[in-house]
Amino acid sequence: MDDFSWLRLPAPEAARRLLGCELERTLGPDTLRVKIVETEAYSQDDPASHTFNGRTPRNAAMFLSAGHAYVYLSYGIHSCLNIVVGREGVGEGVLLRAAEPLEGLETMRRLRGQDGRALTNGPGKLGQALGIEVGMSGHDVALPPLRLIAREPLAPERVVVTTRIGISKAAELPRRFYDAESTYVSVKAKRP
DNA sequence: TGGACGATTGACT
DNA sequence: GTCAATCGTCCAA
Repeated sequence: MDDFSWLRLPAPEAARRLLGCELERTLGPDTLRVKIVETEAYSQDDPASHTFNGRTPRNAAMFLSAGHAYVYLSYGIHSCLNIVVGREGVGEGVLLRAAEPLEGLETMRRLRGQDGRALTNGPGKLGQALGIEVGMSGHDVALPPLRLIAREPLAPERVVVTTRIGISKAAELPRRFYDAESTYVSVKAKRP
């Protein structure tokens, strides 16, 4: 049995810990599996978070207990997947920005109409590759058809911490985490 | 009820 | 590098 008690940690810690974990998506007869390689933390006291101004019909799932899914529609087009973390009743979550395909690549190629790194190297791409829709917001990720699988934490020296991508508020906070060894990361930090 | 604004992507110069 | 696509959400009026 997987131990997910660490999902109740504050978002930045949970975001770091989610790296290396896997997602298993059941889609009809197909099983898709990916390894998480890039995350971003959003907490309620963060102006960049959807929950900063309190609970609304859209973000209600982020106030559920840790281990639920929060899915939102980005730019009217892309379904982006978050894992709710932190304490129940507090709007806190981790955006899954990129992952490495492990199983079901044929189906991902079909869903994406792309191949290679472009399959899952961005939040909208990942959502599309896994067939995620906003209707899945509030789903318990301990259960099919979208299941989180715990893995050993990445070695700390393997985790790169940077500012988040594509936001205007609180853009300076170091709340993005990625696996330095993955080629599926959406945006790599510039070399010093 | 109107309108500005995205936790993005892909096509194009 | 620039930029349009596209539409739900939220708040001001």
